[in-house]
Amino acid sequence: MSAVTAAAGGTEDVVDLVRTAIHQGEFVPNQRLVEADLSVQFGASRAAVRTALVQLAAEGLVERVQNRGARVRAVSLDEAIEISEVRMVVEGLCAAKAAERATDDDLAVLREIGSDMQAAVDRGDVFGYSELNRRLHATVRGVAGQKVAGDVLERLRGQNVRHQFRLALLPGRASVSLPQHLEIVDAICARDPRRAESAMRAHLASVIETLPQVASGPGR
Amino acid sequence: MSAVTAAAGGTEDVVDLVRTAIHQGEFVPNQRLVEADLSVQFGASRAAVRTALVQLAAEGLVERVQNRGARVRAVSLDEAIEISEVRMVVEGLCAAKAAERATDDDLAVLREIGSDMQAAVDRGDVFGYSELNRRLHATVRGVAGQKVAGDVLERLRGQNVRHQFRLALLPGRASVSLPQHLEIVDAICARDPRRAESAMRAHLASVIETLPQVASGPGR
DNA sequence: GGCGCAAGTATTGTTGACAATTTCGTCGCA
DNA sequence: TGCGACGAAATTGTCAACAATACTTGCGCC
Repeated sequence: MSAVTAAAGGTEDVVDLVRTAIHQGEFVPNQRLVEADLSVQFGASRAAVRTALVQLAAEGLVERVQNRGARVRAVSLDEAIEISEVRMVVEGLCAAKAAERATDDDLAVLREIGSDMQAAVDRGDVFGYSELNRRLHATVRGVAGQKVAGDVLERLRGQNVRHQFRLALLPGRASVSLPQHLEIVDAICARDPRRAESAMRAHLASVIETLPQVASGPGR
Repeated sequence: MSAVTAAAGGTEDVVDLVRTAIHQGEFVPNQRLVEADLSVQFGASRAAVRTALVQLAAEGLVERVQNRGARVRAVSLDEAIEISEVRMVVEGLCAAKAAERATDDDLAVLREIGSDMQAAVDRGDVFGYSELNRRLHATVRGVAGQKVAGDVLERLRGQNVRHQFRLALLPGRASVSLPQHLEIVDAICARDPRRAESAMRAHLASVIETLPQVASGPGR
């Protein structure tokens, strides 16, 4: 019962509340999302909750079946792999575009993230590294300036956040991914689109290979 | 008043009706979609229409702003290019997977589509070629067996259908794309993932190059 | 004890009315 | 004539009640 019980009448707020609740594990996969319960929990009308659920279903975060209500969608290992495969090629595209379009300021930001990552690994800061990882990918997406690709990736990331999080906790994971991340930064700084794309794809291919280990690993 | 005025109470039906209305040009870009109007036109309750609009907004087909209603989303040329760039890499992924997983029956289907395309070009059947084009891409997606990639592509295709359609009408377009399509079929039949991916990407790169011509071309 | 069956409960789907907001036209005034 | 305030119309957002559907529990029967 440590739930976020803040009152939020607006329908748009409910979407955010439910989304973050799912992302933070407050709502676990396959958990039923009863409209009436959510409406009292969030202090919103049932109609607002209902609208929010429709929207989240379209986002792929919840599943809705006729007359049977909504539940948190569970993504299987196979689906997590498929998601990462799509991410691989789309982030590859973004990396290539980023290498083409990056300004000198962009490159400075990327280099700083790279050295911060190195530092985080050196001092064994798993959580800090995970956050930097998120920021690196987000920065590449931003520099690429591809709105459509960004939307697709954001959507996919939302569905996959649980697997992503567990991946970061895997012991020794950082020492594997750090050189890959640095290679991505280097390639973009060299303004070499093809090298940037293949570096990003190699990195995500490595993620995909590691996913099966995480399925039966920590956090479950 | 040639509008689709069929009565459809269910909320799920309304989504389909509005979607096809947009795809077929019944509703043009930037046209306002007033809830009350749609509810009488489709014989559904306003709530059903409202729900449908929320869902279509999540699909990216309509735009909704607070207290200002919904309108058909217009995709600019720049955005159409971005969409096609994402399609390029994701369909490339599907082509590679299809080359890996295709059964002999799958290959027979692909070869038949290829020869039908050749025949359609030979007799100057633009519309038939366009339909075969759609079927080829759909078949590749199906053979790849990538549900996530398929969903992403379906979503993107929905937003782009207008540009796609005008592209097909461009004179001489078929003679450019036919050999590209045949190369895709060949590569998959040779079960060569990398060749299939690069063939698909080359094809869509060609589409992207042609898009600017279509923006000020026929149909407008 | 297991299995169909029926009543009761829980939950979603739908409807209509009302409130809040935006948009558009009109009037007065400089 | 131009411009800003004001008010009416149009439209969306919200709510509570009702109807329809799925789930559960308890009972009789084999």
